[in-house]
Amino acid sequence: MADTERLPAWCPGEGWYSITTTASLVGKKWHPVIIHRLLNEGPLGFNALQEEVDGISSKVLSESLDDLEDKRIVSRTIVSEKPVRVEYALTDLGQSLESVVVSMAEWGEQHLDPVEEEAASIV
Amino acid sequence: MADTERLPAWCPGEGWYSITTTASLVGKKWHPVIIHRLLNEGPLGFNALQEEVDGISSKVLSESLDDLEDKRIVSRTIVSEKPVRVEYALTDLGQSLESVVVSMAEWGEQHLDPVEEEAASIV
DNA sequence: CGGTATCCTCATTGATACTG
DNA sequence: CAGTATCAATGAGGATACCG
Repeated sequence: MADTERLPAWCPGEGWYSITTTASLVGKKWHPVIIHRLLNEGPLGFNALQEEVDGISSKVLSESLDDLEDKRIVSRTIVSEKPVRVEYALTDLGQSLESVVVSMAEWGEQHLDPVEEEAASIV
Repeated sequence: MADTERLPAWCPGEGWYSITTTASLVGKKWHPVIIHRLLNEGPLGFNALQEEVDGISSKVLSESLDDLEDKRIVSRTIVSEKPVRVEYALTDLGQSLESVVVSMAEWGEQHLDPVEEEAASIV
């Protein structure tokens, strides 16, 4: 079911290749990491997510999440008002990206320099 | 064998996630298309490649190829001097990206708006 | 055929600080 | 906890023209 979902209107008319559209989504610096973290760690709050995605600033995380929400990859749920708590999770469409993100992660792990193994172990 | 090759020095020390490095490679607008075309159409000359990758300017194609060559994804061979003819092909490392590029292309085809089917058929 | 050279614009990221 | 506001820097991508 998730596999046959369709993307919303953000699909560019300018790009004639479905692959460039996929690239524009999963090729942004932090998007695949966010998706990957969300796949493995389940729903997370903003700060928890920021800690998972080590090195991202709150501004960039915020923008990335807005973008991913627009693209219906990520959902944002307000869990409580006081204190304010939200939860970010993958939508079905977002979960359908698993194969892409996993193949990216695996390729990176297999071909990147061993120096980066500490990071690669955060699978 | 290709699967255990290691990337050269371009792997950033700044990025702690192998996945962001993969994203920086395969997330550039035209890179996955070039790789995809080269996977399916084999070695190609500059102009032939430009025709395959419809919509790219010679400048951007040239820059992309330089980049992919630096990253040892693509090889450039001078076939003849007069008239000057070159051939771009995937290296083993480049071919190892097939699974990533294919999963991107498939995801795009499955989830992109049907409007783009003409393009999707260029598989 | 296989590129370079300019020039220009918009997108992306980052550092830092601040807020309800 | 969950963000926004600024400001500055870099870079990717595109249009057009030209070269050996």
